[in-house]
Amino acid sequence: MTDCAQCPVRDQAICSSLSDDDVARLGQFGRLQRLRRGTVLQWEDEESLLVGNVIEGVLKLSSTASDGREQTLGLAHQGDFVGRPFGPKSAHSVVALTDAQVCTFRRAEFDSFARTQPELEHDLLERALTDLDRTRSWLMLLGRKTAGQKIATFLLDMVERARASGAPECGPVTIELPCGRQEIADMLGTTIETVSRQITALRNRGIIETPGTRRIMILDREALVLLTEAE
Amino acid sequence: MTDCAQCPVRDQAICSSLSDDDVARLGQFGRLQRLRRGTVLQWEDEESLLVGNVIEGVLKLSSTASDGREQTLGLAHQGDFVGRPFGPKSAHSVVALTDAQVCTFRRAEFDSFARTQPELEHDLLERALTDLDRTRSWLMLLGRKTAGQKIATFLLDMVERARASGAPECGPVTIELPCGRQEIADMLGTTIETVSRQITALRNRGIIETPGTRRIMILDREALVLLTEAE
DNA sequence: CGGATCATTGACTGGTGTCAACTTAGGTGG
DNA sequence: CCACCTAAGTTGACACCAGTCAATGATCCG
Repeated sequence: MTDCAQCPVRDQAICSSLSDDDVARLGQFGRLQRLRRGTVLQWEDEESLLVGNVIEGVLKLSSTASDGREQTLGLAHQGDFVGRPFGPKSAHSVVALTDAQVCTFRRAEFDSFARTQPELEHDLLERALTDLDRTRSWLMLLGRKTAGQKIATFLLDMVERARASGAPECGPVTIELPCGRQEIADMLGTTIETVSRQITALRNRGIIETPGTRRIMILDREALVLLTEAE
Repeated sequence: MTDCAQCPVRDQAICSSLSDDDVARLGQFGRLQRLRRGTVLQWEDEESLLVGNVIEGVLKLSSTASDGREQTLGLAHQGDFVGRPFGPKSAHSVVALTDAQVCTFRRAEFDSFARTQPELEHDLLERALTDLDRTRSWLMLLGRKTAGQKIATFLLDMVERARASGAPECGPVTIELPCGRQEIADMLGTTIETVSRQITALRNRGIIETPGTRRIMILDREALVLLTEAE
């Protein structure tokens, strides 16, 4: 049981489609969980038992091949919904990329509640469609782009996210990476060495600066955009 | 205006979540369209104006890079829903892979109708979630699998689809490919030559036989499964 | 039968992955 | 406060998978 009225994502998560009364009902079987970086919320191929909202931090969805190579399937930020409602099992793991807080529900309970709330289901639908669009562009990235294009696209995505949080429209921006090189490689379907080399190449060409290992200053956005398109 | 009562996908498409009356209402602004192989129903980045059901044939969703390389993002078969409701624009093209028939709606009209039908929206949600799961496994395929693993996975997918249509559980199966080598390459994020070489390699190893260019007999499923896992 | 399209095969190349050494950063304890 | 230790990142050498270019072979239709 959680105090939803004070929840930082009350107006951002799926809860925003519910009245105060309904949020209170949903909150009755919600559970606030703090996750340490690296904690696994849901294992790949395990029966899907939990769904929930990300309150703070970043989670990643990932899948691991039999040979151990990992592919990140998506990220979930503040306000995002994670888990697979209305289905018996989840096809991927959910892992905390940073320390995080989530508000979880048992899937069965959430499902039956959701079925009584058309507005909530509509919100879930919109989110699923958006995720689908995003995931599909990622297909393009993984299937057809070169290492250089992947990195450029990734950086511009980060810039976009920073812009959404108030960074300037143009001119140099400094972005804080939510993860290390290995995680970037896992997202882009490449290796840590290739990521490192590509970043070095961009620095040498004066397109970016790297004041810290997880901090990148974008000096020339236009050049990055060109790099996403062709070599 | 279409006669929905006689529609072959009345109980398969999203319409299955509607009463006869409501289907009739929806049908009033539906339009039956025959598509020649190759016809583009929706251009990439164009304003999303249409959504619809696939009645017959196969459509593909695809995206083209600036250098012309294409990536197939998904297929839509009989009974599947295509298009992007509740959003201003579509991020990808929809093209008829075979001759096809679709039942289309103007997006704006469909959207407002759907908002009055919770069952319909729930169905759309389930479909979107399933698509999302499928698309995410495809990420794994594109990001982390070798050419050999890609082909093996593709063939097993085809076998699975054949099985769903009544093919035997085990033993040799002959599958009819819905497309040529180039299309396969576009799905798997590789080239026509690589597809061709991999298929030849499988034939040489006695795992498959190719009685026709679009027909493949699977002799040893177990071997294919092993190939998807490791080299 | 003939032309067009599609598939196969070969030779070659280049981009990335792999393996390994080295450097840097960050945190802990003396 | 510095020294050390570990984890993370960088760089280099090399190999190999898969892409490219090009020629040949099959198949489909008119």
